[in-house]
Amino acid sequence: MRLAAANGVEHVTVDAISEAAGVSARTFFNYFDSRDEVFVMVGAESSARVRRAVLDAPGDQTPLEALRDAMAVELQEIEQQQELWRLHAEVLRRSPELLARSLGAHMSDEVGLAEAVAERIGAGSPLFSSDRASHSSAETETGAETEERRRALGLYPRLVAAVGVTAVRVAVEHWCVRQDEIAFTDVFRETFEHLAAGLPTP
Amino acid sequence: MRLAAANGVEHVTVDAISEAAGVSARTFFNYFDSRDEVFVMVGAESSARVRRAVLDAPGDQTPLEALRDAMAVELQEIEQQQELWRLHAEVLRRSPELLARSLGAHMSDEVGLAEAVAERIGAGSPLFSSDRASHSSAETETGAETEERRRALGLYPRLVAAVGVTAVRVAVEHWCVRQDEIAFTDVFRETFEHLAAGLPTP
DNA sequence: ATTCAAGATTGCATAGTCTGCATTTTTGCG
DNA sequence: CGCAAAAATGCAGACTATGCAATCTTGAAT
Repeated sequence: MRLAAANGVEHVTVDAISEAAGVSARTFFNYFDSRDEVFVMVGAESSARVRRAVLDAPGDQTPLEALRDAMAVELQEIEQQQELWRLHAEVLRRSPELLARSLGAHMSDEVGLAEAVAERIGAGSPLFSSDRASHSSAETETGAETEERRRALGLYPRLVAAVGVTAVRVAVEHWCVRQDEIAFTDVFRETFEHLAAGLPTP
Repeated sequence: MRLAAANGVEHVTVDAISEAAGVSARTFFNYFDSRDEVFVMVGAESSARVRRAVLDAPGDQTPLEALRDAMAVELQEIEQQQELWRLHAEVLRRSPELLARSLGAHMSDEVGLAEAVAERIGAGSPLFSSDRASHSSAETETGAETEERRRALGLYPRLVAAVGVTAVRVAVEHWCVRQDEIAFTDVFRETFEHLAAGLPTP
C-alpha cells in the first residue's frame, strides 16, 4: 500500500511488492491469486463480521436496517485504523476500478450476505446458511459452487444484499470526492434514508 | 463468443481469438484494451440509449421508474438478438466475475447514467449533462476525469443510477440460474417493486 | 493511371502476470 | 536430535499488454 500511494498503483509490480516484503515473487502468488488482490484484500474479515451482525440484529429491524447498522459499525472500525486506511483510500481514489472491486468484492461477498439476510427472515436454505456463514472470503470458489449457492437463494435476500453493498459504495465514493465539505456519517444516513423511502423524486 | 461458449472463457487466448478473426494478435489490442473487454463490450451502445430514454421519459415518473422502463426496453431488445446473446449469456453464466462486469460496466456507465438522472430532476451540472450524454462508453477515461464528473453530481442521482444497475444485475443473475422456472419479465418487475417499496421485510 | 499521404495492420522486442513442478528451507514436535 | 509437514523458492513456460518501426491498404488529388 505504501508503494502504491507513492508511485501509483499501476506502477507497482509484483517484484517490487515481494522485495519490499522480503519474500520471493513466487511466494506472493502463494498468498494472492492476482496482483490486484493485494490492494483489495484489506479488511477481508469485514465480510464475516457483517454477516454475523445481520444475524444477531434486533428482531424488529427490517433486513435493510440490520444491514445498514452492521455496515455502519464496520465503517466506524475502519476509521480507527487511520494509518492503513488513509493509504488505502489514497490509492483507491486514483483507481476507480479498484475502488469498486474493493468495496464490492470484500466488505460484501454479496452471496454470503444474501445468505445471512435469508436466514434472518427464515427464507434461506438451511443447507448453507450456518456452515457457510463462517467461511473466509479469502478462499476462492469455483463458478459452479457460487452458482449452486445462488440457486438456493430467493430474489429478495439477494437484492437487499446487493443494494446494501451498492449503497455503501455510493456513499463512500460520494464522500471520498468531498471529504472536506461533509461528514461521512451524514452521507451514510442520507443514502439509506433514500433507499428505505423507495427512492422517490426528492 | 463462439470460442468461449465452446471451450470456456478462461481457455480462450488472444491468439485464438485473433486467428479466428483473421487478424494478428497485435491488431486485437488495437481494438480492445484487454482480453476480457471483448467478452464484455457486447451491447456497448445500450448505455447511451438508456441515458436518452431516462431524459425523454414522461415527466410524472420518478427517476427510478424512468430508469426501470428504460432498462426494460433495453433488455427486451437484447432478447431479440438471440444468436449472439444466447452465447453471451452462456459464457457469462460460467464466469460470475465477467457477468458482473458486463452488466455493471456497460449497460450502466453509472456516472453517465447518474448525469442523466441529475439532468432529469434539474439537479445536474449543466456543464456536463448535454455534451457528455452522447459520448460513447467505448472511450476510455482517466481516473481524474471521472472524478471531476462525480464531483458535480449529487448523492441522489448517483444512488438511483447505481441501485438501478444493481437491481438489473440481480434480476438477471437470479433469472439466469432458474431460466426454466420463471419468466424474466416477472423477476424484473418484482425486483423493482421491492426497490420502490423501500425493501421492507416481505 | 499515378502518386502520395493517412490510416490500418503487422512483426518484433520487451515488461509483466500467473501457473505448475521440483527442490530447498523452515517449523513444530515427538 | 531427527523427522515429517508446511512454507518458501527457483525455474521454465504460457499468456497478457505496450511501444516502436516497418509494411500494406485505401482513397483522394493530380
